[in-house]
Amino acid sequence: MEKAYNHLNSEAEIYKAWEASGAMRADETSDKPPFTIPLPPPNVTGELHLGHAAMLAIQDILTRYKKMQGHEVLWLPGTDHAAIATENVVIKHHGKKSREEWPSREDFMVDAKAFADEKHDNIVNQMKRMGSWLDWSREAYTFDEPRNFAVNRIFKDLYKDGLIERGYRLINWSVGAQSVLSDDELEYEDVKEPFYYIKCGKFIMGTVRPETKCADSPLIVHPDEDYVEITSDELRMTNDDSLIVIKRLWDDKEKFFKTLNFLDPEADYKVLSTTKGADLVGQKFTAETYAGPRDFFVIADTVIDPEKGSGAMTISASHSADDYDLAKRLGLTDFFIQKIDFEGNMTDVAGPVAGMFVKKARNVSGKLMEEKGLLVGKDDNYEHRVPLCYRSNCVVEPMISPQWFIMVEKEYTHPVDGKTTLKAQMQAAVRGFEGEDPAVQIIPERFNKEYFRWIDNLQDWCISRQIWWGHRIPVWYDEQQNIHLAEEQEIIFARHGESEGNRDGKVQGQDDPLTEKGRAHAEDMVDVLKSENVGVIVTGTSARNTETADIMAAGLGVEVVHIEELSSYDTKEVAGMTIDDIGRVAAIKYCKENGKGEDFDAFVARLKVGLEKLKKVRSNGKIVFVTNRSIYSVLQVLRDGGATDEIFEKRSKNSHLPHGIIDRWSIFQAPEGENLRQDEDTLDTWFSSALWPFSTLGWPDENAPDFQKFYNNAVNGQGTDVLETGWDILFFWVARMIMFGRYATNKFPFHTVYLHGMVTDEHGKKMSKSKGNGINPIEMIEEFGADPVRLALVIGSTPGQKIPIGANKIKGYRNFVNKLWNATRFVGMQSADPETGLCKRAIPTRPVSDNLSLTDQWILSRLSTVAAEVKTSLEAYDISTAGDKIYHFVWGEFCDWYLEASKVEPNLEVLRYTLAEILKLTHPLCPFITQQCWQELFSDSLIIEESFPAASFVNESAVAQFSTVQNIVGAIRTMRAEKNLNPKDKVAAGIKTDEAHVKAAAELIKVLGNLSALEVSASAKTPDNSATTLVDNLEIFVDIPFDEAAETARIAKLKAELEKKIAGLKGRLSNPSYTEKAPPALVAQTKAQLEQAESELQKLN
RNA sequence: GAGCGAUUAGCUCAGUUGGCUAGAGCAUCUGGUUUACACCCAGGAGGUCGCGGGUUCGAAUCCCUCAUCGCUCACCA
Repeated sequence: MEKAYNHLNSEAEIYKAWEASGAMRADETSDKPPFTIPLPPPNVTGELHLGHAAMLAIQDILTRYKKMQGHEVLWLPGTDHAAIATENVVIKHHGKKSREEWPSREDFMVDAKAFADEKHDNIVNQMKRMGSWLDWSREAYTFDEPRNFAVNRIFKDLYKDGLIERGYRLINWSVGAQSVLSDDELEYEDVKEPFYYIKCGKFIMGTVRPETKCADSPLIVHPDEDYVEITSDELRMTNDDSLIVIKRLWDDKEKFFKTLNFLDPEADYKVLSTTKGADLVGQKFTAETYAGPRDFFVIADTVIDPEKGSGAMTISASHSADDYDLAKRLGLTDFFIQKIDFEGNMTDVAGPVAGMFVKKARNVSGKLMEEKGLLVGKDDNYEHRVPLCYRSNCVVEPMISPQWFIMVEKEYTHPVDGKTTLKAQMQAAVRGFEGEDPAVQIIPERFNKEYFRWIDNLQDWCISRQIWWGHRIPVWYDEQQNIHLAEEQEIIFARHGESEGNRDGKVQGQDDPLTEKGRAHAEDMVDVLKSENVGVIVTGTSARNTETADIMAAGLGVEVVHIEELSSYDTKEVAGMTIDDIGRVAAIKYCKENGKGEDFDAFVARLKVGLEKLKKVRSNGKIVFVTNRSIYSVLQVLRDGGATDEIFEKRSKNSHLPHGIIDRWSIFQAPEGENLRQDEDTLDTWFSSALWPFSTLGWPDENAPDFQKFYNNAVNGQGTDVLETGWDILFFWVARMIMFGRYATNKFPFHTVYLHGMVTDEHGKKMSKSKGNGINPIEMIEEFGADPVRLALVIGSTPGQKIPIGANKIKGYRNFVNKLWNATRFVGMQSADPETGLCKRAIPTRPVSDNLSLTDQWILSRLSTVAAEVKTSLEAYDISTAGDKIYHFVWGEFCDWYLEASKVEPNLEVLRYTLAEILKLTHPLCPFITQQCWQELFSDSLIIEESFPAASFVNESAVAQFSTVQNIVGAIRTMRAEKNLNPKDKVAAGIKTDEAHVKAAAELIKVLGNLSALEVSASAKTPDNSATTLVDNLEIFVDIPFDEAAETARIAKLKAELEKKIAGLKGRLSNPSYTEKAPPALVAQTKAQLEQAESELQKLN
């Protein structure tokens, strides 16, 4: 073994070995209780950051722990297509400004997909470097075929239940991204902008957006407030000769002139009349605006805040969320006039500023009003917050536009919950249904409040986005704008029967016909399918497929469609190799590598085209597709995504498919009809993310083995187990998974939500590029190793609180990992054969010797206790405490005491056993070093397949007795240090006791205390001039020439402490309310302490 | 403006339903290269638990006020 652990060599090798072992694959047929964690899929084009690293560390720890506890664990990986973010990156990557620069939408999608595919391996490899025990065989992608199918299915279901609607609504429009944004995608910024008070006839209204005051008609006043009409000579010179303002403002002259600061405070004002707001209602007038004269009418509503502004406002319903709600409430929907277009320019209604960008129009319209004498006040220091697009960081304009929405408050009938709403279901998840406990627990609990605050205020979710990179809305329109949903089609895969060529291990060719038995297979399939509504039979063009199809078509009375691309291929060149030996697809690969037969990539490309054609086959029933197993294998890979060579090879090896019906797929296809046009929009990226926990397990096929096994947790039978993520996406993602999960699967998608905090630098500051305090986890892994990075991320952090981390902290845990390495090295040296120097590797079994020393009993007991504590902590998701316990047990007890003791009184059996148990205990936190040490000393097996340590050696008295030994050694060391004794110098010491365990430990104390001699006896006499002290009521002396004054001072200090303690204890006991009210056990304890302290004090005197 | 969180050693943080002398890591100080480990060992110093009240036999812990910092949400025509 190397003197220092070299993580760089180890980690890559170990991860490879894990992958090669096949043990990372979860077994859906297992009898073990399932434990499932869906990995929050990182952006496929992203880079691993410390947030990901924290997430991976926490989830990996849970995964490994649960696996060692005997669960069938599935931690399911994947990536996210991250719609808006990725689309922007792709555009930038190609050096373009907008997607419109591509020749077509299809071209853009090809480039975007290529980019995503290329980036995919990067993030995946980075995830692996953290040591993540992920089931890569089940890797999913939010934008692959199965996920697209799930998206289409739930869209269709929701639409049919009336929970998805298309409508004109006010939405947040990002001018920069040219797309709608959900409320949660907005970021707010404080800005200072001029606030204008504008005349509207005699009325005055205030606004920060004068450019929108060009085409309004309703003017609102407060019904219960008094309004005064005032005039003055100055006012007579303007267009109107009087002003109407709310009386409250007029009564407060200081505020009045401060607000309407264009009016002359010195002028002579007269009040013409006072009127209730309600009595102004119905007034109609024509007034000048910056864009020319306009007709207005007065209405009243209590929305007006009498303390603010002039007491009147007009509403710009098309460009303000509040105004929109108000206009709808007041039935003013005729006044939704578009003043700003989707490029952010003013429309024609804006007259003189039409065509100008909003910001410019704002200044210009302000100036125009001033010139026209319409401006009566302006506040240049007005501060407010404006929404910005979180992606393009540019202005967000509220706009009215046709969009798709999920109706969260609409009632529908759910198969389990009955009449309900999506919102009610989301609330019930965490609050519990009437009379029931909540199905979902959020850790930390305080986020329940956050969750409810969000859910309770939840509005319909706008799910359409005007971008290309995403799941396209599965809706088509005809010329009358009627809606047509995508159609679902079932494809039944049938494998043709035995053919002539497939005999005696020979390889069959394109033209080999069916055998008699093969024909019989075809007849059998007819029988199976007779009861099903089959519309069409599809086949390639090879002889046996055609023949099978013809027999079936005749039997079922349906037509046959041939698709050339789905035909078989020529493998004659692979003579000499049997199909079952190598598999069909592997055979093609072999041809490719050896320059024979059809090129593998060309083969796959051909089948892709065929698959698309297959999806477009029209049928008034199910489609049967007759094929062979190799084509089927490839199509399956194409459908499931992640089409790598390894996956092809893996699939092809599963080549023992029976003849007959082998699979059924459902697909969505465009609805049938003339001149149908698909909706241009795509779905919000969170729509597909919201399906993640179950779309990755086979849903909507609820009979899928994965869904049955892993979407049925052992805790409360809901979906998966734990959803662990950052709290910042509690609403975006977690809440929506809860919503879709309950809706679609009748279960909540997980029983526990664990929210970790934001990773910050070591001073708790946000990491940012501009501050330069960012830490790249990959660099840290390179420098220190993955295990220390994991420890640094999970120890010393609390759920939901920020996770401060710096190189120093990681370095500290690197030292721990190295300590573990060296402990292993020491044990290895102890167990090495003295002659050969080699160490026999064997997995230690539980020590059976009945001749255990106190030290052995102590370490075994402590091991047991710590294992139990770690288990308790991990079960409660308290990883920090678990890590801390392990850290201190390994370093402070096993290394500092047991290893040192074993140099005096070796017990190899206990030593090896304890180390093995420690490695198991530490494995979930530090997978690499523990695996490496395991291999060095014990076995080539995977340590993760061992059982997690259980408490089986608890021995309280041994622990107490050894604790006395530790205290004695500590006291001796302290006295030595106080006397500045060189560690090399040995001295004599004595302990005045006849206690057997102290006597038994004498040799150990002698070595650890670095003593020349040790007398343990009740009758031991303290030599003159030696230092004394008390430990656990035992008198100890160390024969060190001492300085009288210092020794007296030390004893005095000891005495003072004891006296203080005694006084405190006595005080407590003399308080009758303490002895009466405190728990009796506590009082007894206090008494015992007092006795002990008094006895100690006596000995000192 | 509202809500949430934080405030404990120089720094970063633990501290369970209120109960033993309030702990850890890093930093610091003293002494040490004794064949597992200087990525180390041994020992020490360092805290009025943000302030002020209250409840209690007993408060870092529960309640109230205030202060400071952080986060989130909502906005005023």
